[in-house]
Amino acid sequence: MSVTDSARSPAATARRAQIVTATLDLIAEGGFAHASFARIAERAGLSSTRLISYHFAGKDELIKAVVEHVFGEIGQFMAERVAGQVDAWGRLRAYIEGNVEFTSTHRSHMNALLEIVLAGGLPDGAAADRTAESYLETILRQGQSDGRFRRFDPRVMAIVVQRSIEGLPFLLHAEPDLDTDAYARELVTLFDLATRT
Amino acid sequence: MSVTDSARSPAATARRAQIVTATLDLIAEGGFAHASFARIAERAGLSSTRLISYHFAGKDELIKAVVEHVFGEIGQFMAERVAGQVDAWGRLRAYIEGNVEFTSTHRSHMNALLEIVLAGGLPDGAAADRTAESYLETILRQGQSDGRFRRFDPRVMAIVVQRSIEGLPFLLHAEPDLDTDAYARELVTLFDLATRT
Amino acid sequence: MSVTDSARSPAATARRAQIVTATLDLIAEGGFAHASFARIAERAGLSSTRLISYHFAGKDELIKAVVEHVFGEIGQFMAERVAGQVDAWGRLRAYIEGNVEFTSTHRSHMNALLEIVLAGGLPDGAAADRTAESYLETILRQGQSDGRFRRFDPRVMAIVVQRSIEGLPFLLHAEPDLDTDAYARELVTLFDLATRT
Amino acid sequence: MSVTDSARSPAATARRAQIVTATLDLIAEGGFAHASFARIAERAGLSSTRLISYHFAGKDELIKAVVEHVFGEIGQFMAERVAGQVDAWGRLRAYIEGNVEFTSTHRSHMNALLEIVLAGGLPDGAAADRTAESYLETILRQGQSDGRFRRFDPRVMAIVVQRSIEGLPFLLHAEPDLDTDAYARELVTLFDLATRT
DNA sequence: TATGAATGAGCTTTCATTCAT
DNA sequence: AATGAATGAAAGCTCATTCAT
Repeated sequence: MSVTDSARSPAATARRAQIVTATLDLIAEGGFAHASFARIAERAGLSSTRLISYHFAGKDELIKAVVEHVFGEIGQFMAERVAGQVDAWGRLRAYIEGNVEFTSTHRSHMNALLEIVLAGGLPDGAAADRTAESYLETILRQGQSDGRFRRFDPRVMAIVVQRSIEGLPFLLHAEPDLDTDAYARELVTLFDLATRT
Repeated sequence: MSVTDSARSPAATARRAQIVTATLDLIAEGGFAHASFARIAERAGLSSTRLISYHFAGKDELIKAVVEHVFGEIGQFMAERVAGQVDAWGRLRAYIEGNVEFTSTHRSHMNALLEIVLAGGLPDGAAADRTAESYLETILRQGQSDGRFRRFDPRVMAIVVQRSIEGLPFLLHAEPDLDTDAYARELVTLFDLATRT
Repeated sequence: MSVTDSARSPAATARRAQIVTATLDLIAEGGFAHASFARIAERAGLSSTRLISYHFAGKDELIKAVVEHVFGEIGQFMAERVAGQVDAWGRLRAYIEGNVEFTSTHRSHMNALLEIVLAGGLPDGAAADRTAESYLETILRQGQSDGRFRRFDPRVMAIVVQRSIEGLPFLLHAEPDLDTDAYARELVTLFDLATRT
Repeated sequence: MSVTDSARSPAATARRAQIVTATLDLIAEGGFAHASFARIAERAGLSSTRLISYHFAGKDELIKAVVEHVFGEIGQFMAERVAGQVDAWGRLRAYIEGNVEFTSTHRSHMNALLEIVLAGGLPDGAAADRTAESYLETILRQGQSDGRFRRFDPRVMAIVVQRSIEGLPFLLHAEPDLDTDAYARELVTLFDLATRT
C-alpha cells in the first residue's frame, strides 16, 4: 500500500482513517506499547489484524500515518487561527496561542505524539517540524523586514519558539491541571521581549 | 533487590552501573521501545538476560535506576559548570553555554528522557520520588530574588531554556555547517532579553 | 481454469505468460520458497494477487505451468542449437557447448528445477504428464544405435552431462577468471572419452 | 547462540542435536515447507517453539545446522571408506561408490538436503561442496602425478564427479526403486574412461 | 477480464521472567 | 555473584485464497 493519497479509493481511505483513529486512541490511553495490532483490531472492530497489514505496509507506516494525521489536524487548526493576522507580531502571537490552545484541547492526541517520540517511533521525525519551522521563519523574517523584530538568527528563533510550544505536552503529562492559558501568556511575553527591537 | 545502595557490594554496584549505562545508550539511540532485555544484555556484554533480572527486580526498577542515573549526571555536570559563577545571570549563561557544548553530540532520545525528568513526569511506574525542583529553576528563582530577573514562571522558563538548548541537534541536522558557539550566543542574547528586569 | 490452451483468449494467454515468467524468475533467484503470490504479483506488476488466483486454479497449477514453460524453453533452445548437426556426437557436442554458453548467467535454482524435470520428478502435485524422455537422452540413444556411443545407461549419462554443464556457475564463483570456452572444451573431451565406443 | 561448537555445553549440544534431528525428519517426510517451528517443537517434544529460538539464532541457522549435520555424516562415512585405498583410482572409485551407497542408505537425509536446495535454503550453499571438491582435486592431482590419470583440469573434473554423485537424489526422487549399484557402476565406468591415460 | 477488499490460519521472532544450580 | 536453560504469551507479519463487484 505505497500508493499516494490521491490514488486511494474512498473505501480504503475510510478504513485507514478508522485504523489510525483506533491506534491514536490506544496510544493516548495506554502508551505506545499498548497499541498492538491485536488491540487495534479489537478497538476498531476489525475481523482480524490482517486488515491492518493489508492497509499499511507495516507498523512503521501505521505510526507514520498516525503522526501525519495529528500534524494535519494542527495544520488545519493553525491555518484558521493565523489567517486573520496581518503584522508579524500578531502572527507570531497567534501561532503561539493557537498551538498552545490546540495542545490543551487535544491533549490525548498530543500525548500520543509524545508517547511515540519517547518510544522511538519517529525515524525521520523532524519532517513535520521542519515545515512548521519554515512557516515560523517566514513570520520572523517578515518582522525583521518591518523593523518590528530585532536582528537575530531566524532559524534559531524558530527552533526555540517551536520547541517551547512542544514542551507543553511534557508539562501537562506531569501536571494535568496546569493553566494552559497562563503558559501561553508566559510564552507570549517571553518572545515579545526576545524578539522586539 | 530491595537492598539500599550502601548495602550493595562493589561488584554488584559496578554491574548495575554497567547495565544502566547500556540501557541509557539504547534509549538514547532508539527510544524506550528499543531497550529490551535482550538488547541490553548484548550491549553490556552479558552472557544472558538473567543477569539483569538478578540485579534489578524488574524492568520498572531498571528504568527507575536509569532515571536516577540521569539525575546524577545532570547534577555532576552542573556542579562543574556553574561552580565559578555567583550571580544568577552568570549561572544561567554558564548553564546555556555549557549545555550547548555538551548537547552537540547527538542524543535526541536521551533528551526526551531528560525533558520528562525536568517536567517532573516519569513514564509508567518509574517512581518519581524526587520532587525537588531542577537546577535551572533554582537559578531562575535566585535571579528573581536578586531582582536581576523579571517576574515569570520559573517552571515555564526552565522548560523553554532546556528545550532550546536541546534543539541544537535538529538545527545541526538541517544546517551541518552552523557553528555551535553562534547558536549559544543567540540563546544567551535571547534569554538575557527574556529574563532581565 | 480448466479450459484448454486453444480455448484461451490472447489476453489471458499473455497474462498467464507474464505470471509464469515472474514466478520463474523468483524461483531462479531465491528457490521455491521465495515465490509467494505476493512477490509474484509485485514482480509481475499486478495490482493484486487476485489476478493470479483468477488465471490459475491454485498454486499447484501455477507451478505446473512453470514446469511446462521450462520444457518449452529447453525444446526451443535445443532446436536452434542442434539443428545443423546430423550425427549424435555432433549433437551432443553442440548441446554441451551451447548450454555452457547459456548457463554462464547465474541460475542455480533454475537449474535445480531443470534437473528435477530432467530426472522426470516434479515436486508435490505438479503433475508430470510428460513422460517423454529428454532431448539429451534422445541424442544419446541415437548415438548408441549408430554405434558411435558405447553401451551405457542413457538416463545416467544425461544426468551427468546436464549437471556437469550446470556446475559452471559454481566454478566461476570460486574462479572468476576462468573462461567459459575452456570449461566447455574440458567437458567435450571428457564426454567424448566417456561415450565413445 | 553464535558461539563455536567447542564453547557449547553438553546439554545445549544435546538439545541442538535433538532439534536438528526432528527438523531433518520433518523435511525428509513432508518437504521444506512442512518443517515449521511449531511442528519441530511437537516432533521433538519441546514445551514451546521458544526453545528453538533459544538454541538457534533463527531459522536460517537451524537449516544451516541441519545441512552441516548431514555433511558431517557423509564426511565420517567417506573417511572410513576411502581410508583403505592407496592409489588414486582406488580412492576415486571408493569415493564414488561410497557416496552413492551413502545416498542410497540415507535416502531421507539426502532427500531433505534436496528439499532445502529446491526451497532456496542454502545461502552460501557450495561451502560444503567446496570441501568435498578440494578433497577430490587432491585425489585427481595425485593420479595425474602418478601417471594414472590423463591431463585434464582437476577443478573441472572434480566438479563433474561431485555433481554426478549429487544427481542421484534427483533420480531417486523420481524413481525410488532405481538400482543404485547400477548407478555407481555406470559412474565408475564413465570416470574410468574419462580420466585414464 | 479485472479488481479492491477482506480473511483466518499460520509463520518466525521477541518479550520479560523463572527454574535450578 | 553468576549462569545456562527454559518458558508461555504475545508480537508483527505473510500465506494462499475467497467475496463481491
